[in-house]
Amino acid sequence: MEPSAWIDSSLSLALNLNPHYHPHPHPHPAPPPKPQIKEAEELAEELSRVIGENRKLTEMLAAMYESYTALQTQFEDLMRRTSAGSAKRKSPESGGDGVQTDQSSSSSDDESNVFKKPRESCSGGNCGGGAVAAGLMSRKPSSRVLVRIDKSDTSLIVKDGYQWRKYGQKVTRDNPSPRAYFKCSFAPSCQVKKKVQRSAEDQTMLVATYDGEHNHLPPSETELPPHRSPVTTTNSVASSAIGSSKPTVTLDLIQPVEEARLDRAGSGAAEGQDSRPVFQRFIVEQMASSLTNDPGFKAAVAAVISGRMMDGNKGGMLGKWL
DNA sequence: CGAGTTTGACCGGCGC
DNA sequence: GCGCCGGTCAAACTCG
Ligand SMILES: [Zn+2]
Repeated sequence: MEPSAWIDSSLSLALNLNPHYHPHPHPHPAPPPKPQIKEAEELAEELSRVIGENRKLTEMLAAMYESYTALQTQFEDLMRRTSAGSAKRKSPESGGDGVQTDQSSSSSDDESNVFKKPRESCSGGNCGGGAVAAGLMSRKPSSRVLVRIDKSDTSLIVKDGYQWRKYGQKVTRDNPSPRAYFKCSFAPSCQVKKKVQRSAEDQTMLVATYDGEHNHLPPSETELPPHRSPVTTTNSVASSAIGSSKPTVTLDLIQPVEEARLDRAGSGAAEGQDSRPVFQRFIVEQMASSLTNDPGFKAAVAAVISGRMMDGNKGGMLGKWL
């Protein structure tokens, strides 16, 4: 019932826009004879080469990460199997910290409404034709990506270059923040899914779990119009505010993971699961970094080359596009 | 009017 | 077997 009052279109950061706006269709515009033009051409040439290289590296990294993830999954499974299994999540009890009231009575039970929705997934009767995607149950390609977002960003939107369709939202038990479920908009041809949820502690972090791989290019494509780049995704430095005219969401990969997690003293719960090797996270970050850098990096470099880095961005048409 | 979002119901796995 | 819980579906709703 709540109207979307607090949505507030503050996240109108348009990346590359005007897909059909080609000011320089040819590399030989032959404008005023300025030496900078030549330099720009050279840079553009090198840029394209670097882009190709980057792409290749990204693919390699993706493949490597996939293998690694599979291996790690097996390993974890094995570990879980062998371990006694006493390592549970934190006990339901907790002192002080704002924990969601677990036993808030369920409001309004089902009761009379016994309509019994015709929910048969296969109405024809002949179901289970085996066309249910690929089996491969042992394969579970999922990658976790950490994204830093703005504090006031209430929407769980992670800009990753693809377009997603939200299909669900749930509140999980050990996290007060809800979790959003997204599907790739190219479904069913592309069945990539992702889950986005705020970190339990640090609410400025979004944890996006990707499931599957896209079999298509992102809508942003590899091409990009020479425009500004509102997001600088250097995997090292926090992106400085661009226009500063508006608190645009400064997406930034969490690269140094030396989390300053302050373990709560006195909780006495067996954490157990915290013993993740550091290099694993390193790989995850590398993956995330390259994934996010791909469109962003190109945009940034192209913007720099084109010389028109920042200006009053007024687009805003595509809010969650990228 | 269509595409996308919201939101409660439904379903299956898992632990007790 | 029952209930919890994460994931998905789909009707209702909203927006352009
Ligand atoms: Zn896709």
